[in-house]
Amino acid sequence: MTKAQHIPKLLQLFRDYGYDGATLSKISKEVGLGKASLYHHFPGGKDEMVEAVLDYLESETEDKILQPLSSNETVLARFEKMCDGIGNIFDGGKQPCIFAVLLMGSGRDVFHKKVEMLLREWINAIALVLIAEGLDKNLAVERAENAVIMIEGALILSQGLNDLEPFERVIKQLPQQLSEDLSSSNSGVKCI
Amino acid sequence: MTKAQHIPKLLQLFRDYGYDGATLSKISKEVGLGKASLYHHFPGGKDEMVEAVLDYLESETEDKILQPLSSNETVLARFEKMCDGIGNIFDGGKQPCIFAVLLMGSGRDVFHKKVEMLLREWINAIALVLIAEGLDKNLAVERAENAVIMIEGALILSQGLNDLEPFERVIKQLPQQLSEDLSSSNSGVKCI
DNA sequence: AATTTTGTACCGAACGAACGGTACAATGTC
DNA sequence: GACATTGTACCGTTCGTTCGGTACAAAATT
Repeated sequence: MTKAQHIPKLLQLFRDYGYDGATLSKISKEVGLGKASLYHHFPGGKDEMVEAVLDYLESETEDKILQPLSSNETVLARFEKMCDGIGNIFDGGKQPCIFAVLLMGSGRDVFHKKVEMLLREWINAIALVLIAEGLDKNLAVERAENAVIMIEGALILSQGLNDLEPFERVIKQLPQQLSEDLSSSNSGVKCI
Repeated sequence: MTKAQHIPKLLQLFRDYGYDGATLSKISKEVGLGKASLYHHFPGGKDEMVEAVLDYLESETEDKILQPLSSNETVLARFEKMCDGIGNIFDGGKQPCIFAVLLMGSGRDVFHKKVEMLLREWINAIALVLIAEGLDKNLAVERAENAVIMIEGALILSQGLNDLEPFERVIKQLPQQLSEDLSSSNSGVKCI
């Protein structure tokens, strides 16, 4: 077994139990390796496992979110593909966002820089599409931020209510809302 | 010192370190009581402390969010007051939402029922205002859910980006967005 | 071709530290 | 004197981490 094959399981563990809750015993049991073997693959311990998970998620994001945004289809189609990717990554709302998990745990400070970078990448990719369509830069960033806000908020609510409907609704409505009133100077950015 | 006086400090600890990260040693140090004293006040241990914090937050929510919604002012003014209360509770975006914290930690299942109840109370209170203004019930619930989604999402983003702007912007725009197009049959619920 | 060396993957056992929690006697308060 | 409150010292358990060492296959040397 190579190191990379264990990463999806690690991601699952951190999602399920949080940074502190995902103990080495649980990890060892779930991954099927002794603790010592885990330290062979990840000499830096738990923190290195999280780093690896974040790296994995960065490439997942690249493939399923950022790539679709820079295709040569219509704007609406591109946003729809992005939302498909988002639905895939979060398993239709069943899985929490690892960014939020890390921000809420005690490993907050350790991974904050990386989380911040990934969030900014995501926002920027959306904003770039809107800017290319003629939207004012500040408006574009604001709208892109709102998209991420809606996704993260919908995930929280779907977890909290134990109901996938809010998340499903948000990713269904998001593409149209993102594409609305493009290349007009309309400053009324509506959110509810 | 009475039990109630320690609860804000407990809230702060759980917000800062999460459920698992807020260890009894940290709590003991921060609250200024030995472990024995903590267990005198909270025989149920850590879980009872969280319960107490959630009860405290329930009454805070009642005072600063639910109450303002049922005053006899204009709808817009009521939503503005609610947003003031929200800004106050989350200290302008500096503090994470304890619901999200608990949902992301390993105490997830233990407190899920209570978190779900509090979220539903909140959504319901907003929806009731909209329904009283003539908005369709499903639309009202959807709009209320979106409000909570925006708040929770904005908190995540403000924490993640280390920038209060997203949260400040959201609570500033929210009252108008919630009041928009009331008592019309407009089904275009815009979110971005 | 046979043998040594190297490297990778893995494990059981143990480490000190910290965990959540408790027993109990001392202290304060009414 | 009764009772709530607290500090000290401790419990067993689990934490993240490390050690010493095995199995085995690929590579290098003879």
